[in-house]
This record gives sequence, structure tokens and C-alpha cells, in this order.
Amino acid sequence: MRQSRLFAPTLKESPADAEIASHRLLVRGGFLRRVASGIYDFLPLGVRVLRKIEGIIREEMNREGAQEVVLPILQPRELWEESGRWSRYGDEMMRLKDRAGRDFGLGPTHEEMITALVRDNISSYRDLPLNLYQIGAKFRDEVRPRFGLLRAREFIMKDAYSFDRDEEGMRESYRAMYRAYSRIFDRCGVRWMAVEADTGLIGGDVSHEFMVLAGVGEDRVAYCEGCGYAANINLAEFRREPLSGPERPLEKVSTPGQKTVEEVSGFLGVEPRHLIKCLMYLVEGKPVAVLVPGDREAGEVKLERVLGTSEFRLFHQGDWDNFPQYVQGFVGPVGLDGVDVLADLSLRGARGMVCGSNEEDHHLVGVEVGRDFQPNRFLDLALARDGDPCPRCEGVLRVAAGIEVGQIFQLGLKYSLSMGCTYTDEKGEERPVHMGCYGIGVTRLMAAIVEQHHDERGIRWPLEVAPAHVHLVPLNYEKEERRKAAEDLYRQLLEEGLEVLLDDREESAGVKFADSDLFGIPYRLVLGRVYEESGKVELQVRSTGERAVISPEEAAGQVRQALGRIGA
RNA sequence: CGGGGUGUAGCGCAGCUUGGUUAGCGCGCAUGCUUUGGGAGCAUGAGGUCGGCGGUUCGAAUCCGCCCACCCCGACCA
Repeated sequence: MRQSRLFAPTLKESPADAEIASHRLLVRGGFLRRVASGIYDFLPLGVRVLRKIEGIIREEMNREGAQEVVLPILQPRELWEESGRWSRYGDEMMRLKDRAGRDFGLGPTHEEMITALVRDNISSYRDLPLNLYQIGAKFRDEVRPRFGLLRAREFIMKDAYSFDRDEEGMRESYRAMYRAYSRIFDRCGVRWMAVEADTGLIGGDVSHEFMVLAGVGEDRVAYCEGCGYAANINLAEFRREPLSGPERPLEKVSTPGQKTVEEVSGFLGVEPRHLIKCLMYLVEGKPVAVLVPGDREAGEVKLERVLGTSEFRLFHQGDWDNFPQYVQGFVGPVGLDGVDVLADLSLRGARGMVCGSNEEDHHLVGVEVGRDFQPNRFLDLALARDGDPCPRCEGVLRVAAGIEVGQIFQLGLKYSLSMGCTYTDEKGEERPVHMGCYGIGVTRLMAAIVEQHHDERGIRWPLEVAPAHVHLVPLNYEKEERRKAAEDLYRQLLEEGLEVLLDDREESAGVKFADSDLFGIPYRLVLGRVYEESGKVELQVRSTGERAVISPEEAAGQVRQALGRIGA
């Protein structure tokens, strides 16, 4: 690759709309340009990185026996009606009509397409198991696209779907994908973590998310360094320790105008955790009380799981008006009749607590759970926090921000039942196929790699996903002998099988180095003064800043060696 | 959807409060000369529907209205 002909316009300054490092540096380095909100052009260098990542994914998917297919982006409404998601998917699906007025959606995911393909073309247990995957564009009309490639409206995704005869087969397919994903993220050079996850709109029972730890991540994960327990914060468990405030007799006290946890705890001189926060939810039109300690948040994903419906919300102002028996700011579980009361596990047996009295301007103190009121159920409802005890061992949970780069699901029979994807077993009986699905956000992964590998000057690509292995940077390129030496070395390196970018521009050293830093190619060979004096080149390692003056042959050898270590 | 902000040359910005000649600066670009180990210097030059539409006015980048786009926070989504 000759830089003089390479379309990689670099920028000295960050574009005004780029906030985070990956977005800024990918644009400045000439990898990426914005077209519209959440929609991007990939320039040649960006495409090279994408193809590297895709190559790794293909190898590892194929290694586990998955087969590549290409499914349409443009998808007819009828198939989405079969799964029931044409209406349920909502505004996040981009929709359009053809000239005859027929409805189509731009695929936000491909369960419908793949299930239809497989059900129409398999019939026997002999056809299973089957694992099909594709790498291609997905469209999601995000409420708020942001952070460059991390939350885009059009993005590239690898999605795979497994089809098995039974549950055990499905679990084995799931394990295979877990292994493949582990190798993929290792090879992409990111520090990652697999966490237990919610299944959301996709559905199913068991799921893991693959998180790349990074400050800009929109997800939070809780993990234990002791036993390896790790889960999305939305459903992370934690061990409850006995919770009791100062012992005192049950008593109603005046708390005029004190409504929030902060107000009440300050007014009464009680720690927030010794308050019982009583949250009123409207669940499918009916009120439900949710109790958590005053210093904790209720997790809505946890709530969704125990309620078995996503049709619930915290009381709005209008709900308080419709249910005047609940006194806003003073609701409490004692004497709260005719409503389901769900309490977080931490409240079991708690004494000396403070809660609302269901009477304006009054709270109860000295409340004992079980004596003064009995919740319908004790459940895991509160969100874990950094420092909470691990649910599985004596360790402590840490909470960190992460970027979700992949998620795998055991779908079970969800789509095969609704779409009639069945096979005939050995006994001639018709059975539904057990499915799994497995996604990797390829473009998001590219951004996540940059988030973990950059400095203030530019990107530092891990060798295996870098746009090239070596950046050959001759200075004083206008000098005939320098040009000739560079061309010779360029040819040598290519013959070694290396991917080389030659900076054959007559630019100043400063310009060349600045662009080189932005590109982030792992190895830089500088042909300059040192070469003139000794015939040697300077090898610079982008990730560590190491420099060594060595002969051109040695330099090529070192890069080859590094490539050998990663098996490339 | 709510709140905040921005829109002026390829990029980054000033000018707008208080309307008034050819709308500025830096970078980039072109040409020439001099430079060449960390984004060189000098000279010359090209490049603008000032986001759009409408209004006020003798006169609008500037004031008013509507619309559009983009960014941030939140809600939503997962």
C-alpha cells in the first residue's frame, strides 16, 4: 500500500460532533466519516480493520462448525407477523413500503428470516444440529444514536443461529459459541468479561453478554474477583447482610413535609438504609408496592422477571390522583391493604426501620418486618452496588462500565413454536427445534478495541486487527538514494509476506509521524538519518513506544516473529 | 418525547449583544522559492445560497417566526 495513493484523509483537529476517543480517533485517522446521525462511511483503512475482525470471526465460527449464509436486509412484513414481532418490535424497526404498498422492514435482527429458511428446508433429525451465521448490516432506529460506532442506526453485526434436536443439544451449541466468542475477543486484543444477562426482546431463558471494560461503556457489570461470578448489573445478585436500625418501640411520628429518603433520614437522624423505600408501580393497570432499603434502587429488569410482564411503570402523577388511598411521599407497607407487596430480600427480618404511615406528614419508626407487616413475597429486587458482598463466595463485588460487544441466547422453542420450525425424530414424531442465537456487534467491537487501545496521539491497533503490520516511513523521500532504499525495503517486506504501508510522500518528518501515530499500525520502520549513517533502520513499537536501531533484515524478522506468536 | 446547546469555506472557530462598505482568522488546498527526525517559512491564489423558508427594515450572518440538521443530559429501548 502506498500512502501517496491511499484515501485516508487525516485531521489535525477533532470534529466537533465527536465526543469519545474511538469516534474522534477513527475520524481523525481517516478510518471513518459521519454521513448522518448514527450512519457512517468506512474509508479504506477502516474497511481493512473491519475485514480483519470479520476474518477472525469467520475462522472461529467455522472452527465450531458454523456455516456462513447471507440473508436479506429487506424483510417482508408477513414473516414478522408470524413471530408476532411486526407490532411488538415497535419504532426501533425501520419500515418502508414497495411500489405496490407492501410493507417491509429493514432487518434489526434475523430470527424470522433464518427460522423460515430452516423450517422450509429441514425435515429430519438427521438434518440437525445446524448452525448458520452471517455478517452484515443491521438497522435499528435508535431513540438516541450516540458515541460514534458504539450506538449507530446502521451497523455491521455477525449473527448466528443454532438448531438442535433437544435441550442438551442446544446447550452444547451454546457452549461451542461461548468458546468461539472467547477466542474471537482474545484475538481482537481486548480485555473482556462474560456476564449473565437478561434476554429482553429477543426472548429465551439463558443468556450471556460479552463486555469490553471501558469507561465510556453504557452497561454496568458486577463481578467478583474471588470466584469469577459476573452479571449485568440489571440482574446481578448480592448477599444480603442483616439490616436493623436502632431498636425502639413502634410509634407514629410527625414528619411535616418530609417526603424523600434524604429529607426523612435527615429530619429523623436515621441512616437512609434504615428507611423502607416503598415504590408504587402500576402493573398491568393494578398498583403494586415494591420495598427496598432507603439507600438502594429497585432494578426494573429484576422486577420485570418476577412480575413476568414488561407492562409496568413507576406511578406517574396521574396514578397518584387515581389512587388517592396512597399518600404520595408517605406510603408505607404497614396497613397497606388490597395491594401486592414485594420486598427486597434485604428487608427480611429487619427491625428498627422507618417507613411511611400512609397518612400525610407522618412516618412510623421502630418498624419490624414480619411483626408489623408481612410482604407477599421476598425477592431479589434491589440493584447491587460496588462493594456489596458476592452472592457466591466471601468476596466483594466490583461494578465497572462495559461495552456490550456480543450476546448469546438459549432461545429454546420461542421461534420454532410460533413459526412452526419442526423436525421428525427417529420414532416418526414431529418435534420443535431448539434454537439459540448469537450476536457480535462488529463495528461496535472495532470502536471498543480503540477505546482500550489508544493514546492522545492516536490509535494503537493490536497486531491481529491492524490495517497493516508495518508502517514504513522514509524521511527525505525526495532524495533519490533514500527513495531507492525505501522501495527496496518495501519490496523485501512484502516478499516476507508482511502487510506494509509505505509513506511515499514528500512530507516533513513531523507530518509523517503525526499521521503514523493516528493510523496506529503496530510496527513503524523509520528510514532516516540513522540509515544514512549506518544502513540501519529504527523500529518503533506503537503500543509500547519502544525503539531499537537494527538492520532491515532483523526488523522484518521481528515483525514476522510477532505475527507467528499470534498464529498469523 | 422533555431539557440544554450548536449550525458562518474541506476541518476548527470569531463576528450576532447594539442591523450599515468587498464576511474574518487558524489549519487544509493550489503555485513558486526556501526548508525536512515530531503537524516548517515567505509570497501569491482559489474556495462562502452565513442550515432552509418566510417576515421586519432603505439595508439582515446579525432582529422576529416557522422548519430542518447535528451534539450533550435525561426519559425510552436492551
